[in-house]
Parts: sequence; C-alpha cells; structure tokens
Amino acid sequence: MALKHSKQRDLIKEFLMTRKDHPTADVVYMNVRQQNPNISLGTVYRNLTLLADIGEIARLRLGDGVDHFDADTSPHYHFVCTHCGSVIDLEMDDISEIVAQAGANFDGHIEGHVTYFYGSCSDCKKKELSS
Amino acid sequence: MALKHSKQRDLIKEFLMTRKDHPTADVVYMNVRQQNPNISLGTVYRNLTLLADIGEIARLRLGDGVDHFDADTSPHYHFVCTHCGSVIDLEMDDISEIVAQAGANFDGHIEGHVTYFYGSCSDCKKKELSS
DNA sequence: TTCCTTGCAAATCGTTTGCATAATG
DNA sequence: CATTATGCAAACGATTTGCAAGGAA
Repeated sequence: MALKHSKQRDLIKEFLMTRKDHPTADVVYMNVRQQNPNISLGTVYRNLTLLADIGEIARLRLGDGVDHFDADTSPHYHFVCTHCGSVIDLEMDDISEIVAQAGANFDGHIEGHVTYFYGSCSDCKKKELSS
Repeated sequence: MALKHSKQRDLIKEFLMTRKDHPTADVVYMNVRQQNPNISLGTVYRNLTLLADIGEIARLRLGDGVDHFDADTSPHYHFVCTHCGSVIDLEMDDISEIVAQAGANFDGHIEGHVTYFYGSCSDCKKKELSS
C-alpha cells in the first residue's frame, strides 16, 4: 500500500486548494475535467477518499446527503444555508470544551465531535426580508 | 393534506417509543413486521419521514450514511461509537450558547446547530484494553 | 517487473416514488 | 364520496467496486 504519484490526484488536490466553498465530488469532477477530460468520476471519488483518509483534506457530512470536501484541515466550524445550500467557514472561538462537558457523565471515551450550524446566509436573509 | 389515521403509523411510532437505541428504518421495518407481516419498507420510510416532519420523532444524521430515528424529541445530544456503531444518549449540560458564539462574527442568521460526539463506548473501550 | 492507479461500467445501498388498490373520515 | 395511506416494484442519486489496461518506482 505504498503511495504512488498520480497526476489525477495532484489535480484534485490542487483544485480543492483553490476553493473555499467546500465542493462536492461531482463539482470536483466537473472542474478537474477541464484540465483532464479523460478523468473518471470513480477516480475522483477514490482520490477524495484517499486524501481524506491520510488527512490531507477533510470530508464534511452536513446532513444534505452529499459529502463536501475541504482542503483546509485546520480545526474550524461550518455554517450551512438551508435555503441555498452554501457552506461557509465560521470565524468563532474554540468550543472544544463541549467534549469535556459531554464526557463528564459518560463512561466511554469521547474522541471528538462533529458540529455544524445552519440557518440563512446573509444573501438569503436579505431576499427573505425583501419579499 | 389532512392527516388520516393509520394502523401502520401507530405501530411504527409505538415501536420507536420502546427503543432507546435510535434504530434505522430497516430495523424499524424488521421489528414492525412481526406485528404486521404485510407492512412494506416504503410505508416505513414514508411514515418515519412524516412523523419527523410533524415533529413527533427526530431524524438523526450521524455520518454513518444511514438515518437513525428517535422517539425522544427533547433536546439532548448523542454519542456514536466508531467501533460498534451504537448510538447513546448523553447526559450533559446544555451547550446551546455555542450558537451565540457562532453568530458573533457572522452576518447571516443562525437557526440551530447539529452536534454529536464520537469515540469508544464503554463496552468497546473494555475490549480495547483487554486485547 | 511489481503493484499502485486509472477508466469504464456495473453494482450497491439507502431512500424515494408512481401507480393501482385499500382504508379512513 | 373525497382523500389519504398502503403494498409493490421500479427508479434514484451518491458512492463503491471488479476488472483489464496504464503508469510510477
């Protein structure tokens, strides 16, 4: 299972690093195909999974039934707009103390947590007000 | 769209109320079929979705690719064991102040958040130690 | 040459849906 | 009677996988 270089994998990672909007596998596929029209969707999925497994990218499960991917693996939280589906990084203080709170009355071992926020993004909020 | 009574829906809700382990649609189907062998999986899905939509049950998306359902709709948090997949209720203090923290530097409107914790449940933790 | 990676297509899996029939109010 | 709900099977959408061929070390 030694990792070998692959042009496709490089392309996928490079593309992901240019985006801050947490694209899905399909969006990655559409875009990467412009550089390499022969790349297959299966290859995109395989590489996204591989990159996520080795920690070079993050896989986001945001309850919309589709996985999103993020080249930014630093700890941060996401906001999901329930109107337009956009996924936005939040600038907020660390809340990892909730892990300690969760473990206080629990006899297993808590390794981490998944948290995301939802509501209306600023654009959709404006549209609501003006309608 | 007036709701009509249905024996199947009652069965599903009753079954769910007897369980604290947050079963999936398939588990509901398997069990409810013992009372009504003719019930179809489609009916189980339709009713779980309906009950979740009207707020009588909660749909849990815990990143394992399968929806779980919970008859307990009171606010509480869940723990997911990454080894055996079990889903357990946590007894912990309210952490909804994280919504305010998330909104501090955000110009959209945050309506809520999804949070769950993961790690090893007490049983799996024991097995790890003894191996 | 070894064996990891790809492209392609078929397969999987959870979930949804169309339709004719049955049950409810 | 007007409608909602059901059973069945087919359809779906996202993701995974088997396989033979291609590419990296």
